[in-house]
Amino acid sequence: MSKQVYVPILLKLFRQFGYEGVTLAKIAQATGLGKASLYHHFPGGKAEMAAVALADVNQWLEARILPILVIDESRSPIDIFQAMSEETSRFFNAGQNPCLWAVLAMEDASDALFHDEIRSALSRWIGAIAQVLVDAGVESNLAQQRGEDAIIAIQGALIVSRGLRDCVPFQRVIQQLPQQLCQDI
Amino acid sequence: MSKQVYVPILLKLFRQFGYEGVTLAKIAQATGLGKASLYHHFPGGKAEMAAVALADVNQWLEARILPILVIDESRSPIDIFQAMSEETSRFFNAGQNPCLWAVLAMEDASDALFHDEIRSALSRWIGAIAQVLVDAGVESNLAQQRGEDAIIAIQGALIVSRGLRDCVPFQRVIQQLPQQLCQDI
DNA sequence: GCAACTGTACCGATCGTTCGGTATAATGTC
DNA sequence: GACATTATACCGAACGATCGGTACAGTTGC
Repeated sequence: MSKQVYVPILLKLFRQFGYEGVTLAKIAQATGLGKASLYHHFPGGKAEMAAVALADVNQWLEARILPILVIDESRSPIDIFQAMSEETSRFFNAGQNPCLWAVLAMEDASDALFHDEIRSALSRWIGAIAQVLVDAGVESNLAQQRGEDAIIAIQGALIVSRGLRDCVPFQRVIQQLPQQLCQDI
Repeated sequence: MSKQVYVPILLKLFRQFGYEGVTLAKIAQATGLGKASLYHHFPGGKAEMAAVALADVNQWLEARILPILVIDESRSPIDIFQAMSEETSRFFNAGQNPCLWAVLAMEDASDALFHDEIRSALSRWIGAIAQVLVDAGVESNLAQQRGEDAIIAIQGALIVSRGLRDCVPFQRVIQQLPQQLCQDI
C-alpha cells in the first residue's frame, strides 16, 4: 500500500470539511488506518496530511492544466480553453466538489505556508491563461484581466452552485468559458 | 448592553474562521464576556450564535440590497446596479471580508438549516437582479443567467482576492458589474 | 532476522456546555 | 419610604467528550 493511495481520500476530506473540520478520527475511518498508521505514513500529522492534499491539487494544475495552456499551430485558443474547461469540470466533478484552494484560503487558521502555495497556484493558472491570449494577440493587461475573470468565474460558480445546491450554474459557466475568453480574437 | 452589540462581533468571527474554526474561547475573548455569559444571551450555544450572524447577513440583504433593486422612473438600471455594487463593496470592505454564505456553504458540517437559508438568500438576490433586467426588457431566461453571473462574479472575486491576497480583482469586478449587467440595454 | 507496518492504550489540551452562584437594578408590597 | 422579590447580566470552575499526538508491543511480509 503506497502512501499515494491515501492522498485522494485526504483530498476529499479536506475539501469537504476544511482543515478545522477534518478530525483524525474521520481520516482514520475514511482510510481504514489506525492513528498510529497515519502517523507512520505522515509523521507531520494533520498539517502534513493537508499539505499532501494541497500538493496533489497543485500537481493536478501542473500536470493536467498548464500543459494544455500552450499555443501551438495545431490548436486554436478556443480549442485550448475548451480542453481546459473540460478538464476543470472533470476535476470538480461537474461542480459537485468544492475547491481545496478556496476552502483553505477561507480559513484564517491555516498557516501562511498554505496561503503562499494557494496564491502561487492561482497566479500560475491566471498567468498561463493570459499568456495564451497574449500569444493570440490580446493586449497584455487585458489578457491578465481575462485570466483573472476566468478563475473568478470558476470559483464563483463553485460557490454559487454549492449554495444553491444546483450544479447547473457551474456547468453553464464552464461551457461558456472558452467563448468568453476568446470573445474578440 | 443589548444582545445586538455582539452580533457584528459574531459575524466577523464566523466569516473569518468558519463555523468549525470559531471556538467559544475566541468568542469570549472577542466579546469580553465569559463563556457562561454567552449562554445567557444565546441559550442555543454556538449554533445559535452562528444563526444570529447568518440572520444579520440576510437582514442586510433585505434592508440594503433588495430595496435598491426596484425599477422606478427616476433611476435607470445602470444606476440601480451601480448602487448595488457600491453597497456590496462597502459590505465586503472592498474585498477584504469573506462572505459568510460562502464560508458556511463550504462546510459540510453546518446543518441543513443554514444551507436552506443560504440558498434562499442567494435565490432572492439573483431573482431581484433578474427582475430589474426583465423590467428593462431583457428576456427572462437571459436575465436569470445575468443575475447568476453577477453573484458568481462577486463570490468568485472574493475567493480570488483572498487567495491572491490582493483586493484589486474584487474592486475591478465590482466596478465593471453594472456595465456587464446592462451590456445590451 | 529485520524493517515496515499496525492495534491498543494512553497523554495533555481543548472542545462545547452546564452548574452554582454573585452582583446590580428594577419591581412589587405594605 | 422600607423591605422583600424578581429579573437581568455576568462569571469561575468544572463537566464529559473529543481533539491532535505519542509510546510501545506486537504482527506482517520479505
